[in-house]
Amino acid sequence: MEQSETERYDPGAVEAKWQAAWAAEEAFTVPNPDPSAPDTRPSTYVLEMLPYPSGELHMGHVFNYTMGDVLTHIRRRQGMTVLRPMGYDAFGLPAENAAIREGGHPREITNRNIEAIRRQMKRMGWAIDWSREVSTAEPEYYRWTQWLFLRFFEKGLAYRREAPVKWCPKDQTVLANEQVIDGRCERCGTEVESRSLTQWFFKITDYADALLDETALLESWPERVLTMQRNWIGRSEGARVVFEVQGSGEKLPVFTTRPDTLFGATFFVLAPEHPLVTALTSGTDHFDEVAEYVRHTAGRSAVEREAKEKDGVFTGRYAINPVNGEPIPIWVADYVLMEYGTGAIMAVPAHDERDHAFAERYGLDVRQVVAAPDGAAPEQGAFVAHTENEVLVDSGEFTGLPAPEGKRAITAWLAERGLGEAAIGYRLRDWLLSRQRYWGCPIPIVHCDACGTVPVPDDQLPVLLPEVEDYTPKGRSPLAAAEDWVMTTCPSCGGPARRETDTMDTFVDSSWYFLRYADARNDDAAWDRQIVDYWLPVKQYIGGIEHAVLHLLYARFFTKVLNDMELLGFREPFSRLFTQGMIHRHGAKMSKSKGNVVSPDEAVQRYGADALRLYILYMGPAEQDKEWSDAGIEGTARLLDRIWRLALEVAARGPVEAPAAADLVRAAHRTIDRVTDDILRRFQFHTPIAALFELVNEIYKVKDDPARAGEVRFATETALSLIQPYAPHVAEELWERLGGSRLWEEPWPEADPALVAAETVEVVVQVNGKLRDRLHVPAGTREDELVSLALASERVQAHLADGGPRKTIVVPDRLVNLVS
RNA sequence: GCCGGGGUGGCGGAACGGUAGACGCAGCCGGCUUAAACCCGGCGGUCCUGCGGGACAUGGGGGUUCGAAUCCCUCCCCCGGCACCA
Repeated sequence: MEQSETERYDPGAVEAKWQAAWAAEEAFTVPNPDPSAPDTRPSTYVLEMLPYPSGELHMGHVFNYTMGDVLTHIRRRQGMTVLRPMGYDAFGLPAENAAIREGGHPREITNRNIEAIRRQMKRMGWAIDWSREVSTAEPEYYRWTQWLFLRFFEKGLAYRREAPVKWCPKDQTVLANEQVIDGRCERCGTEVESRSLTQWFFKITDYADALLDETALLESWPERVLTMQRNWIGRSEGARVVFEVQGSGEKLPVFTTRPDTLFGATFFVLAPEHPLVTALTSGTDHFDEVAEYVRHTAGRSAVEREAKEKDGVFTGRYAINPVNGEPIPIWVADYVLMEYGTGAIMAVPAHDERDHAFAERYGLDVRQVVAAPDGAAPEQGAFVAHTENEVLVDSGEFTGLPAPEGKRAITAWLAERGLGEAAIGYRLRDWLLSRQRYWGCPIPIVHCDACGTVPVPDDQLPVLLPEVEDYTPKGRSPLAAAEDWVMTTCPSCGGPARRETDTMDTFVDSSWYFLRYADARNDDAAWDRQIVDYWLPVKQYIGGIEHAVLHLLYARFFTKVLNDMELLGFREPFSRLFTQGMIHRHGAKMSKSKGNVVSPDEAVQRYGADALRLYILYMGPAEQDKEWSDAGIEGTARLLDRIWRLALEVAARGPVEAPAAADLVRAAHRTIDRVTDDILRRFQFHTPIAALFELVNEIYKVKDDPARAGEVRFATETALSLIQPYAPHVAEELWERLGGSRLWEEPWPEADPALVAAETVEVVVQVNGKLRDRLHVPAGTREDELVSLALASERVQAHLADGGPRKTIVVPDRLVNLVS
């Protein structure tokens, strides 16, 4: 067919036409279950992490949401009702910083960004239920964030206390531990400082074990995410051992994972922040030196503390080792951290590298108390690494016990005498949720001189974010400047009171948004439990790996708490999780500062949304980082162009029946099988596209043969049906031109197993595992026949030793291996 | 240091113990065209070759197996997480 006669493929026009049709029909809106008319169709919930509306969508979003879109279309066409919502994580620092920089209200900036993103999403043609859209910064949403906070507060799971916290001097706010990366602020990269402040916390540590153990309830989460969460929670089993200060009898408990090395403790170390440091030294000769060390240490950042050689000072006091009554010197050193364990340690320099380094520097005793079973004599004073099957030595009545038994025996011995007990340490800290910034959800609390900390009653929610003149962070919340708003009456006694002026971490907002989607327009409650239990847990969650210990840990914590409150009927929010790789270009993550960003708008403008959707998923395995290629997208654009021209030719010829088992009919069934299996069983999105390339290539080889018009039509229709989840606009257009309608509701094709199997197969003949010949035989040829055909081959005979094969291995329809 | 994930042509990658390199990009050859682009068809691991074919190839070494990119051991390298956590 001549090029000039063919109507050209114009992605812009085709895409606009079908986007308008889907919007007019509300094609992807799903109603909530109606108890009087139960829907018998199975339901599923496909969810992608909601975008932060910072400016516009980037390729990572396109990747994420297109993957979810493919699943949504296939599940819908398989007859399921699919909840596939979208919203905006709309509070947060970038909008507020932009307001400070450029003027304007953070709300205006945020809403402008939301509009831009929504327009881009619609331009991509994603099958979203827009009736459930939420923005976490709207009062209709954050009212319920506040309501949830109050439920946590009632249970003692949200509390206020003074504690050492991480402070970002640039953003002028405290940060959660999860938001500090290598001692720096996750947002701006500034080195964080330590401050002691009164702040709000969520008691996530109460759920440390549940967060670890209940991963067993998860159907499919990536190993790397589970590992990161496990590392983050950092559970370690050991013992609490109580030392006493010689002379005064004050108790100094320590946490150790190695109670078996207790006889090797030769000194004792307190963190400089330890509350007993002053009491132990006051009035002694050591007071000035210790006080000077503590002062000096306070000026060091966490990064500095770790980088330097270990140092410390002797207090002049001694602690009594409970197992042998031996006094050991008490030191103060900043390699011991106040935040972990009890802020004090027993030092066992023979078996701990840090203690060993410290002992070497200050000439302290090193005493070996565990040894390899062969009993090789160690060097005096040396560090002895952990080995297998080690046994206790020089440990009083416990000498000779294998180390694990020694651990148990010594812990039991201490417990009997009230000198210690088995204990578990966690790295996880409570979640610091308050922020000294404007653009966040107000904490619904009132401070009253008479009544103390008083929750705002539910019927007074939402506590609206007040208007202020100046958003600039000054170390206290900008909300404090709204005097009229701050001054209020105490809900308890009616007297004058002041509102809490801190706002919540935005990760609080996103810890429950997936629940709100299920019942997004409910004005009477955060959600209706029946409806939420109908849709959740999320059957497939998709998002970036960067949230492995932030959002994904917090959302799990929220779900468990809400389940304990009987507000939900499940304990894990996301049954299956998929974490996608990042999109790189020129070898680095796409970023504005590197100037290597390709905007989705550019690509859509040039090649159309369908070509971009195909290419972004064709680049490689979804879980790996991928390299964007400007030329690569032309390949998928070409594929769509080929399909376009093919379908118009087929349409022009009119309907023709396909012969039942023609070659292309078989090829089409094989493709159905591959595409469906790859996506649904293997969660692989790129190989189905390769299969579609192959099918189209095969059709092209014979499309001009009039005798094969029937099978060409069948294979073309199948290709359109299979490519629809990836390229829904062009597939829909061509489906219509072939006389069909509403492909997005057409049942997903099923492969006929009889047609998937090939009629003739190529059987490989190997001699001693090396390929020597190929046989083309009917499928199902008997084994003995395959062997005699193989033996008859000259090429095989040339490699076969005299006397024929010693052994033959036959894999039917695949291979014959002759072993000589 | 501990934990997790990787290492296959010029590039992205495929191969679910059984034909290594599917498919795409780039490249090369031919057709179409006045010409170019588009489009259509074809060729692409390395080395040797008597042009029939042969040898070697999936980070290195070893093993299991009739058969290993795939499973096991070991070493090297890359990416990510945790880390003065007692």
